Amino acid sequence: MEKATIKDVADLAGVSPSSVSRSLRGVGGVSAATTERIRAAAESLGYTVSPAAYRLATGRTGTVAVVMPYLTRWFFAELLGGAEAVVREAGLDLLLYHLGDTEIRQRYFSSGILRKRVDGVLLATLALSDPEIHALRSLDVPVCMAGTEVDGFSSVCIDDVSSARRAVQHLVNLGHERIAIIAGDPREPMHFTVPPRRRDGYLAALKAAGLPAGPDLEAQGAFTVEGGEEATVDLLARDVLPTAIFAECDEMAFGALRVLGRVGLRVPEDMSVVGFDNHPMASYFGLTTVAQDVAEQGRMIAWHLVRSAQGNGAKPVRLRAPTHLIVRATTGAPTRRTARAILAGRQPAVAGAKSDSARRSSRPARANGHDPLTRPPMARPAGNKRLATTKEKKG
Amino acid sequence: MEKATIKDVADLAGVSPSSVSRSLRGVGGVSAATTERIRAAAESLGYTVSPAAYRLATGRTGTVAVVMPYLTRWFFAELLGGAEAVVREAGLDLLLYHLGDTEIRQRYFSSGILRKRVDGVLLATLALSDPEIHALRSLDVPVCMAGTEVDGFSSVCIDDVSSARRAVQHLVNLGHERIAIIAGDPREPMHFTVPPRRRDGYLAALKAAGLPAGPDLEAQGAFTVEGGEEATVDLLARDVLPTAIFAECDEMAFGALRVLGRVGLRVPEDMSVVGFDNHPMASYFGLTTVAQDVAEQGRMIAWHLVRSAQGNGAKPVRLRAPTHLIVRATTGAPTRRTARAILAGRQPAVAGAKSDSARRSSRPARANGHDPLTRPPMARPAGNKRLATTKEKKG
DNA sequence: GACTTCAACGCAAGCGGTTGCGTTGAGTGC
DNA sequence: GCACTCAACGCAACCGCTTGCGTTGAAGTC
Repeated sequence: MEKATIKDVADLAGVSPSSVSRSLRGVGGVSAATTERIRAAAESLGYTVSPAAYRLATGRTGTVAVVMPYLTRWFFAELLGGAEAVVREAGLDLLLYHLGDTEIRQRYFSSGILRKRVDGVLLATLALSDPEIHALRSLDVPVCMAGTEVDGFSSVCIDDVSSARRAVQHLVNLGHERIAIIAGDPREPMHFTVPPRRRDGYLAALKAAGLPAGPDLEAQGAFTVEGGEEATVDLLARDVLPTAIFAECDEMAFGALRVLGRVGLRVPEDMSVVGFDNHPMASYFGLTTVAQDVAEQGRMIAWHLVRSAQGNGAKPVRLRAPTHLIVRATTGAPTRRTARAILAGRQPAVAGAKSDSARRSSRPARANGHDPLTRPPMARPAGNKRLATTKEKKG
Repeated sequence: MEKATIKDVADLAGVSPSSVSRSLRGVGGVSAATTERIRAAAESLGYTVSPAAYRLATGRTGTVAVVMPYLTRWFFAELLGGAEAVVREAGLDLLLYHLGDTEIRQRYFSSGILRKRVDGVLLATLALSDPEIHALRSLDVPVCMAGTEVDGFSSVCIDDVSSARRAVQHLVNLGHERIAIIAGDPREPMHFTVPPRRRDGYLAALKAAGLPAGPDLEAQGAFTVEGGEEATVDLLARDVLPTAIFAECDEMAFGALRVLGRVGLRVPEDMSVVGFDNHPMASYFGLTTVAQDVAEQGRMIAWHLVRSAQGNGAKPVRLRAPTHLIVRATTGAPTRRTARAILAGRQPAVAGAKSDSARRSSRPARANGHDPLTRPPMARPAGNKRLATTKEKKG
């Protein structure tokens, strides 16, 4: 009942293994009566085909690989979730690969770990180098990408450029004239392709509106809350301040909100903020943002991958997922008072705004101590009082 | 160079396939000179052993399954990340299974999908039914659990009871006498085992301190931000209000903070809040919480799983991961003014606090519309002005 | 120098399926 | 009644690797 082989089933049903195989596979050539006998025998034995034997005999693995640069970040977790559902539904196995640091990435692509192992590969937003692309091609299985487009591979993307442009256009429409961007750091180890595209959209909107752009309206940071904080702190130290900030992703926007709250700038009265992604916490903060359905993108591309992995000679496609702007409470018309003037009346609290991310990533010490009263420098909440009243004034 | 077999390597090296196999596997019986010739031949051919053939011949799959009830929630993503690193490092494959709804779960456990497919299984915090446990046992491979303990299976857990107790004790030490809990909904579809344990710790702390407990100090919600909001709203509608809230997880605490901010209760002056988990956003909110290193737990249990999957007759172990309390800015001594009195002086803004999660989970419509000006009822930020000054007063 | 010993290596039998092809036998047309 | 057809099924050869066992030949022993 446990590890029955096809021969056991054949014996019990009084036929040959070939007939069992044909019957179970449904390729025909087996009479209805025999099929039923075989089905019953297999059922009673709790028979399962051995994947290993199946793979060896057929040459197909019934497996797809999903390769992710991050597992815990919202976008990737969401994408993975969507893809998993489709892959499982198709009866395929999902092999998960996490590309941690560059070293692992190196090892991964050089030694063909996936060779003979999968029928298809799904990569998430990695900018691939030429050797990497070559390595993937030589796998000789369909490759699909999410968030990036590569010649010869299928992909699903949102239109980052026009989406970002739309978000910034929203700020323009509200009357903003000095719109800053806090952008992803191009030195990002995983070489995201997204940040530059969103910046292009930002620039396009400014250009179309005839508004100023340039280095003094740009700041960079990691694609995280802390990165957003650092970029915003940087921005607030400039000579002339913007009246609105476009964050390339919601996490960065959260960081911006926190810094703004800490220095006493009201949102949106003193500064508008718009994010990108519609992260689950975005509605929590009332963040105006560009929404995309990442799980759906995972489903779309996984569906395509499954199709091509199963041999239907599907040509590479480029899928586009829709986005839409969600206007919430962090954007509004600019006031005449400049942020600089507002800040002038307060103490410059910006200095202490260094991230405590380093501390948090260390392992928990003092496992059983009592109330160590750990109070990190950043232990101050975000948001501010004015924000809470925004809705009433507007509504 | 692409799909070389062991025979190709053997021919090139002028030996038999057996020697190639032995050499590559390092089992001895091959001279140094021959080994080197074989290595060179394999190298030049880009040879990789066929996993399918290897599995069929050896009977071991070189694969472990990781089964998750959620992929996108912080805890599970973190756990998966930790486990993945160890599994990959051990040279095993990681098959990912997501147990979506109950139906999928049913199908999953009944038909032995994993039979003959994996050398080990890692399950994350699911309360298993007896048939499910039986099904897992009949797989006849090591099974490891994270977050739950089951007889005969290895597991890694934090001590939820004592950790929760410590968190509540912290509130007691600050002088709180009416401490409420916002707890996970026991009707949770995935049957988490965690909420009741944390509640037990809460009750133990109250009991030890001789403080009141009971239904009027308890409210329930989902293990999410929205669940925390709903539970808090519920709590605030009681006759007598607490001076502190223990949230069973940080997400619920975030929800509590938002509701408190909206109704104008200052944290921690009017209400202390303590969470559990040290979610990445916890430091953002300055949330006092119990920290646990989930990725490390993933690594611990995965390491054990790998060991037992590789045949070392390791006995089931019960691993305990440490936790520690992190005191930040959301807890403080209670003031004499009761929350009730404070609320009496304000308009009851609690009514509109229904979650907008339903809307968010729907697919993005209006893909190309311009500025739909969607302003959900909840579009107000959390936190409040007073919070920001806590540090100065305390420090 | 004959005999033992043992490292080094090849042979061949699996592992559990799939599948091309050959065989069988009942049903058909004449 | 006989050749023919074709559905139904079995045979056996793979798929690519591992591994027990037998063989070989050089080194060591007395």
